[in-house]
Amino acid sequence: MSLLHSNKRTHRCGELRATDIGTPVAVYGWVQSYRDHGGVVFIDLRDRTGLLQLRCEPTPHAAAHAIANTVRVEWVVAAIGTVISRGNNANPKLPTGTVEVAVEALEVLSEALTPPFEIKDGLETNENLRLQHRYLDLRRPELSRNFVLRSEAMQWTRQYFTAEHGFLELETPILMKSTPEGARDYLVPSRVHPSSFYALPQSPQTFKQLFMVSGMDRYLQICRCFRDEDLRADRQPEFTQLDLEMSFVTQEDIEAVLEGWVALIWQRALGVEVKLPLRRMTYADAMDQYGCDKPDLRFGLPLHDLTARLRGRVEFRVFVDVFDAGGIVKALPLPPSDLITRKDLDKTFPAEAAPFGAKGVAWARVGAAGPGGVLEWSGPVAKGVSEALRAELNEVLGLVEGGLVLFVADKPAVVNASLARLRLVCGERLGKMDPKAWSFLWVTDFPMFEWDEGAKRWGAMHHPFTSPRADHIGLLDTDPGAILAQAYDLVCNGTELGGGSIRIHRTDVQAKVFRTLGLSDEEAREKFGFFLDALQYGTPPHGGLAIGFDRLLMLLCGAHSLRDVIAFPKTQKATCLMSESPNTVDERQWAELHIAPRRV
RNA sequence: GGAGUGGUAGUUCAGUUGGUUAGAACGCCGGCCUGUCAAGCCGGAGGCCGCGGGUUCAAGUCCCGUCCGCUCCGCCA
Repeated sequence: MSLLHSNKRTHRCGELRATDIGTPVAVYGWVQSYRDHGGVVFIDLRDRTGLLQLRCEPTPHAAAHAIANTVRVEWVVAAIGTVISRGNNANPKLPTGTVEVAVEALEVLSEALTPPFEIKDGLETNENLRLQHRYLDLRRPELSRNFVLRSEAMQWTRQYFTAEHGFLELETPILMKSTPEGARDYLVPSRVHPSSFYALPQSPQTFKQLFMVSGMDRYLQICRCFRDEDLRADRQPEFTQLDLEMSFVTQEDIEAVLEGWVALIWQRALGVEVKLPLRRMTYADAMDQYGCDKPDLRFGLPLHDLTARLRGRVEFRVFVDVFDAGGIVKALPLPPSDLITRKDLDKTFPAEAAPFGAKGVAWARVGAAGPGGVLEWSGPVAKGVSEALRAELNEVLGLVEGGLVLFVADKPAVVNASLARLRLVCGERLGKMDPKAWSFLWVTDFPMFEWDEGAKRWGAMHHPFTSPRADHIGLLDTDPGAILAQAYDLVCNGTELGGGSIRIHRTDVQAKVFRTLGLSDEEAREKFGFFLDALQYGTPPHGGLAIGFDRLLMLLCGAHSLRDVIAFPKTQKATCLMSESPNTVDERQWAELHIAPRRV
């Protein structure tokens, strides 16, 4: 009879310690490695909790030793024996290193092909190969560890919101209605209704609001969302969202509940005490000072808008042309450092800024004080700047001898995007991105609408159910661009963890917002009729937010890609190399769904 | 849709101005070995150089195309 039936597992591999010496055990796992000394055979046994050394000697358990001689890497084995001390032969690298199991019986439960890559940490194998054999990649401790934390974080999250804050965990449909706003939908053709399609949820936005209309009061879901857009290291076509909604609350109430959760997760996962309340910054300030709406505030290096100071006062050709075209100039002052070289100024920085539309990066090096007592400049910008202006800029930018200033001049969007990027590049180069530092902030007061130049219409910056600030509702008729929304994003170390808003709970305001977005009453009814109907039956003031759960895990795990925290991720072309999805299907299936392949 | 980058034994890589039989390390297979833990020693096997064209006396190397991975721009309310 197999050991599996006669000897239930007593311990996981990583659990045994010196206090277990003398204990009879039954252990199960994968062979990490074996070392055959002719006599004694050592086997490192692995499961997701760690490694354990087995010792098999020829006597008195000859049968076990004979089997030990045959085992190979990644075979699955069971062993029974006794925990003994390793004495002077302890291995300080392993948590179980002070003990080993003197094996009395050994059984091979499963043989294994030689794996296509070694199952160990720190290997730099082709991502291709790893994704094809994802189940093997997941055996690697540095990866499986991420999923242990993922599981724990989910449990802490459910516990916190349901038991401590009165949330209900509720589910919403996966087969939903397609609406053309936002990201591209994944569509599912209906068999029963020819030419009709379901859409997979980009987020359960309307449904969670309907839960508030239903009186569920507080809703929580850890839900899968789908967006058919191109991938990035931090974007997968399906991802997991912590979705929340609350009734009878203000923005501050929602932020407070979330902050408590953030503190709890960081405390339990990393032992880090997050100081509450979290920092807040308006969208306008973030754009002005950091050029983006998710600044990494582990370090300073703020940007300075010099447009007003420089216009009409510099001869530097590039700036003059940009001013004539209505553009702006912003500066990124940097402290003295030999970590930033001439090559960076000439090559790296322009290359980093180019993808955002910047035609170049101007710069000035700050030298010693000249005859007039003003720090001198060298570099492309230096010549066109008078001594008086230089003195002024030295003061405003806080420049010191040996320092450096980077300038980008262009349209505001280009200037902000490229300098935001350069700020991160310099922060990294100057060693200011401490992986153990955690800088959270709420970005608040987002604009309600942004002008879509291509479509010549207003678009919702967050989504069309976001409530304007109460005192800005009047501007819906006069100046939509000036309206600020009751919307907020949670940012950590330059990553947008999530965002949300107070929702519109008045039908008249919702109707006006749709109109501003260029949706006629008929169009709004067609798309969101069920939702607008519901709002008329007594809607509580409500709001909520959604957190990108995978991105949160990325931060907690120190992962550089979402793929490291999603068990079975897709490639950049949205395929699964392991299961080979998506795949073609039988023509009969096309026919059933009333669709036909398009001739290419 | 666009830009960049990579693809050579199972794996990670090297491979010169185009020039003998494409190498190394690790892994794998066999043998020896009773305290290893990156075990050690001896021996061995293992290659559609991503794929398809082209240039050339000769292509892993040069040119064109294509497929796949990754990073980024566009896109992601």
